[in-house]
Amino acid sequence: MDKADIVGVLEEIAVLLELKGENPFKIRAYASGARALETMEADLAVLIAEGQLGSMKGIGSALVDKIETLHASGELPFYDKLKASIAPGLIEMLEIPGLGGKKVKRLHDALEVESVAALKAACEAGRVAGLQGFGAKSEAKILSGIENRAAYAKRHLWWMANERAVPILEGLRRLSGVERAEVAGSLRRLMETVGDLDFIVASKEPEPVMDWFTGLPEVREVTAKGQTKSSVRFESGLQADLRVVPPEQFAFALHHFTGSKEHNVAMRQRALAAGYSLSEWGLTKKDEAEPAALGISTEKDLFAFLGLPEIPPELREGLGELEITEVPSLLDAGAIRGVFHNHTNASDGRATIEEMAAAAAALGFEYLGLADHSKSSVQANGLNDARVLKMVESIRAFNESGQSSVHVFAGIECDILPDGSLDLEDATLAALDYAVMSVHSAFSQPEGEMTARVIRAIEHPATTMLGHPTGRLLLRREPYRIDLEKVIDAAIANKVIIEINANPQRLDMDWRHWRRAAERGLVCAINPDAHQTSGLGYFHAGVNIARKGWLAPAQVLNTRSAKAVKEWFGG
DNA sequence: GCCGTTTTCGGCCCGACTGTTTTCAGTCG
Repeated sequence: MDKADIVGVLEEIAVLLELKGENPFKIRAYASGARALETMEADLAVLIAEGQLGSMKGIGSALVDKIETLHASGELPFYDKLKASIAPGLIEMLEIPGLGGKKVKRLHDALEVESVAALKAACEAGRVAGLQGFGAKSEAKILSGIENRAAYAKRHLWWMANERAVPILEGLRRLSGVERAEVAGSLRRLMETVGDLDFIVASKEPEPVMDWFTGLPEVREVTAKGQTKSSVRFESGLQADLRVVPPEQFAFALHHFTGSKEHNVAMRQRALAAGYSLSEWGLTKKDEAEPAALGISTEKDLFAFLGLPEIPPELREGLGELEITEVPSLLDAGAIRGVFHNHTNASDGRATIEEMAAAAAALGFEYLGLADHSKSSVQANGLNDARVLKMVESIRAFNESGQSSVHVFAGIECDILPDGSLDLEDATLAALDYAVMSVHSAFSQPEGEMTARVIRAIEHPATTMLGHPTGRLLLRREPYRIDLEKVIDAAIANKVIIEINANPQRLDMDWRHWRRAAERGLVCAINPDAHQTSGLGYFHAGVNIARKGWLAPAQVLNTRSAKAVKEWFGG
């Protein structure tokens, strides 16, 4: 069994133990063990062979046994027995807001409900309201939670969530008495998807701020409203939380609610080592009741107090960011001089060469790469060899006309056929400035076949870049099965760039791979995959992912001058 | 179940809010 599957089993064990009413710390141990395994950089097989698995923080002797058993045999009797003892419907019940492990267990023990449908029937029959610890409101809340389960459980693309959040943030900042306002949570950490919106406000008068927020026209339901916190739900099912704190606590609250949970745990441990307990309220000295007055008014002050540089929010994932000694140089949107993977109306885009170049100029770009589909992408009106050569001519003519300050690079998004060969003649590919190779068919190949297919394409001398290496569509389609480590190795060996496809629903290759890959020499290109002029703006989403992957400007082709890009392309 | 410069037991991050209670447990982040 591979690492990802083992992580899944450990996570599931944690959930099952919760439903069993197990010791919460034991539950956490499985969850954090899963996390440690998921984020470790070493090869699992090597670590096991060397007997080093137990040296990982968060993995003790019990987990070593279980992970090794799963790795060797793919089975674990402990897990099988545990799973068999719990009805799958109980796990589903955890998705209902307000129900956690203990309540689900009580419902199951008292009413013998083993499915969401049975729970719904029990609520409708009024059997839940009569239970110890439950009442009429709980019953109604469970029913509404079941009704809206799908919408509530849904995550949302960062791009869409941000579009919803920006006007609310601006509205909060305009309110009188609001000294500061920021978004927090996964939105601020630039995660590819977000579960809800978090707003943090500094004000001495919380009430009018709460009232404004819960009174927003798009609010469908107010799920909580208190002294410092309100929660609302929008029509789309998206939830938003607002916290209003006194100005002197703003930095602590902002840091706390930005997270991630793992980052906060690490920060608290660091604070404890310095003799302080860290919370969203402040730093409290050991044995004292109130937070100490330390003159901390910004996150930068807080980090400095703990001997750290100001760690950018997008790096706060508990992945070693507390080990840095200075703020890393991260890619900035202002350093982007152009983008490479975009379509025109020659294939399935909507705009002409001229219109795309004008949009690139409006963004301040020096150059623009056009890469229409090749002929196998029939659904996208892909170009055959003759049409590609004609397109090259059109682009050359455009450049020579001098009508634009933007230099257009003539490229292609060439299909990688199921056997790893390419969709165009070598002579055609040679006529182009560069080529992005992408998989658009036979997604369900076994991992070995897909990996060999993509590596064969990477090894072709015409290949400049690999497009969306896993083919995932966030929240819609799983990545295809591929061994990315081998693909990355091949890309580095062949001096092939891997793109960050910046379309908000792709963001592929995933940020989790970039830090290590780039350290090993992989070069990145940020490719908006624009199909119309407005799509060029997606490059911002790509920059976000590059930052989240710790990429410095020098590791990203888009920061180079047109001349340097030409040299990279070999022309 | 994990961990240890307080080291093999006894902690483990912690506070707001809700709904149920009549002082608190459970959920959530």
